[in-house]
This record gives sequence, structure tokens and C-alpha cells, in this order.
Amino acid sequence: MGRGKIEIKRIENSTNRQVTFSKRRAGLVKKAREIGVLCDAEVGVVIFSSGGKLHDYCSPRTSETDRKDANLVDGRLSRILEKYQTNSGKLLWDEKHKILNAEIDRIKKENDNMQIQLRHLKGEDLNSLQPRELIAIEEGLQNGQTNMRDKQMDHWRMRKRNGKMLEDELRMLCFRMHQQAVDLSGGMRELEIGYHQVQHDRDFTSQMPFTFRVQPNHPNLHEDE
Amino acid sequence: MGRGKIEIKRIENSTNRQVTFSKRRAGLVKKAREIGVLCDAEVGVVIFSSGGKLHDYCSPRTSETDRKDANLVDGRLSRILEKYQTNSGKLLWDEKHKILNAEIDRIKKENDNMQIQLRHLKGEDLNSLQPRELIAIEEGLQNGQTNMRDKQMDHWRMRKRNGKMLEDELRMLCFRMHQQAVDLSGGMRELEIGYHQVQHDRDFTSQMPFTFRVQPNHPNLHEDE
DNA sequence: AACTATTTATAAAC
DNA sequence: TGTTTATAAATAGTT
Repeated sequence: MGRGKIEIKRIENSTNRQVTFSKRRAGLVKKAREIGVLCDAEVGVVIFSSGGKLHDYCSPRTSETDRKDANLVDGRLSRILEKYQTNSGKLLWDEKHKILNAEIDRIKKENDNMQIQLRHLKGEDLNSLQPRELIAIEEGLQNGQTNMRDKQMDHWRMRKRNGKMLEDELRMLCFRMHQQAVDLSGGMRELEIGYHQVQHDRDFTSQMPFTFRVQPNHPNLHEDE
Repeated sequence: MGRGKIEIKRIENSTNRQVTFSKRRAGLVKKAREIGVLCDAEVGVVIFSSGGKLHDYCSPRTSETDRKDANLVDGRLSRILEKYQTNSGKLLWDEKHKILNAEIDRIKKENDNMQIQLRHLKGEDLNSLQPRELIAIEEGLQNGQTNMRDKQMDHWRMRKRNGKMLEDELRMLCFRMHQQAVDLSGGMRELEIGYHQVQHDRDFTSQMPFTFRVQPNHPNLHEDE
């Protein structure tokens, strides 16, 4: 059916074959759909092009009427269906699988980087770092600590206003400040030694305001109560 | 194609349906065979008549020659078709992907948590935190800073030993220490004001050792060169 | 199942 | 790959 009659044998011209395949495939599927509808039949069609690409059609399932009776099948179709499954299923799956795995790898890498950053900020694994990197990290810490102190001050002031300040928390705060001063003075002395410059032989904390030493039951803690 | 055009919908007359089924089934199989031959394709067709009878066609295998082993398969084909519909394309695929997607979600959550930790350590997003949490974080910062300072000291001492100390880096170090002292004194004054206790009206930094003020071209920097 | 008027599919060309 | 067109093929209704 066409401009001329053709013999049913393999079309040697590859382009022609491809074109004919597309057209006839569409026709076949259309016929399959039609017989399914007209005759209330169930139809399945599976086609592998010579290139190995899969095409298929399956009539929509009409609920009940399950064909449970024994059927004589010569096993070829089951094999082609298996092939179909292997192809469409596995290939598609593998494709997506690759994408998802790549995504997982990406996130994991991101994860590792953050892990490292965290460890550095916590002062771990510092040996592998260059001085310049150390400085950058310390800058971050400094920043964080400043913000932190500000925030704690806020909290403290608010609590004070509300007359809810608790001795424990206040002492904790003082203790932290004190620690910091001690550490700082330690660091300072280190530098001094390094420099052989000014000599500070007294505990730096002795210069700290009385306020910041740890004092249980400080009288002023009760001023708002 | 026939004496009259017909609508593609179920043929209600049972006899007509049966006749049409036979004719069209033959036509469908013929078409299937033709496309297989013409286009060098592999084709499989399965048809269940409304009465439940199975008919099928499968293009001859070019590779394998064994289609003699006809099998009596009770419902296997329909099961395979069913499997084809559900499993091959979707279900199996979805199952695997659920797992991978869950994995991705898990890692992303882990990621977010670290992100938050990092931000907290950097002093961001502190408003949502309770004082107790703030203290914990500050403790971490304190720790990190202590370690950091130690490490920098190590570096410094090593460089000094190697006579490689660079003015820039040293000044940077001094600058950082100085900043810290200023910040600390700021925090202290905050506390003082809060307490209305000791009155410190002079700049706390004036009490700092000379060493820690920023001094360009400090003479002692050249001691090892 | 055979016939045949018609519809449909499609080969060739664009 | 899509459209067109002349023609081959399929098939609905009839016998």
C-alpha cells in the first residue's frame, strides 16, 4: 500500500528502513489499540528496532475478566518480554541511579568539608594548616566570640531588667570572662617570651576588676531582688 | 476500511466482534511479521480475545534457533505482561529510588545541622538560642581559640627557630591579640555597667602590656635576622 | 469463508 | 522528522 508495491524482505537502505520502521510501528500500534477496543481484547506489543531500541504497547487493563485458563505458549514471547524488562527496566534504572549517586557523592563531599571546618573551629586537626589559614580561622573564632559575648550581654541585660537574673548563670558568665582573661594573659606571656621584650612577671588576672573573679554569693547579685 | 466506516469502540454484537477479531488478529500478526522482516526488528505480540483465548506472535530469532521447546504455560504470560506493566518500568525502580532518596534526605539533614553549628560558631543566628546553649557554644569557641593560639605559638616559635619569621605575620598576630584584648575589655565594661559596681573610666587597653599594641616596624622584629 | 466497496495504511517524494 | 499523494492493503458489510 503505497506508491508502489514492495516485496516483504529486509530493506537494505538503512535510511529507508528506519523511515519504514517508524511508520509501520505507528501503524502496528494503532492496529493493536483498535483490536483491543473493538473486540474487547487484551493486547501487548513489544518491538525492538534493529538498533536495539525498545518500543511497546499494551492495551489498558479492563478490570475483572482475568484470563486464568491454561494457555499454550511457545516460550518465545516470554523471552522477548524478559528482554524487554531487562532493557527498559535496567537501563532506565541505571540512568537514574547514576544521577542519584552523583548527588549523594556531591552532598557527602560538602558534608566532609563542613566537618573539617567544624573541627578546625573547635581547634582540632590544626597541624595540617598553614599559618595564613590559621589566622583566617582565628579571625572567624574572634568574630564568633565577639558576637557571642554581645548576645550574652543582651541576655544578661534583659534578665536583669526582668529581675530574673539567676546567680548561677551570672557566676557562669563571670567565670567564662575570667577564663578568657587568663587565657589571654597566657597568650600574652607567650608572646612576651617570644619577643624578649617587656617583662610581666605577675599574674595578669591580678589586674582584672574584682567583678570578674569567681565569687560565690556575690552581694550585688541580690540588688534587683 | 471496508464497506463503511466504523467507530473505534467495542463492537456490541458478539458474533460481529468475534469475526472482526479473527480478521484483525490476522492482520495485526501479518503487520508484525512484515515490520520484523522489512525493518530487521524483533517483534512480539500477545492477544487475549475477550473469551480469554491467547494468540501470540513473535518474530523469528536471528541468533537463537531454538523455538521447538513449546511450553504449556499456565497463565505465565499474562503474569509476565502484568509484571511488564508494573514492575519493569516503575515499581522496582521506585523502590530503589526511595532508598537512594532517603539517603539523600538523611545526608542533607546532617548537612543542615552542620551548617547551623557553623553559623553558630561564627556568631550568626544566635537569637533563637537559649542562654544555656549560648554558654555551651562559647565554651567551644573558647576551646578552639585556646588551641588555635597554642598552634600559632608553635608556628611562631618554629619560624623563629628557623629564622624565617616574617614581619607581616608577626604584626598580624599582635594585631589579633590586641583586638582580643580590646573586645575583652569591652565585654568587661559591659558587665561593670550592668553591675554598677567598680568604676573603670579609663580605657582598659591602657593597662595592656605595650607588646600587644599595634606597632609598625617594631625594632625587635629584626632580632633574628 | 468469499466477495467487494470502501476505508486505511503507507511508499515515495518533498 | 512531518506532510502530501498515489496506490496497495485491510477490512466492514454482504452474500
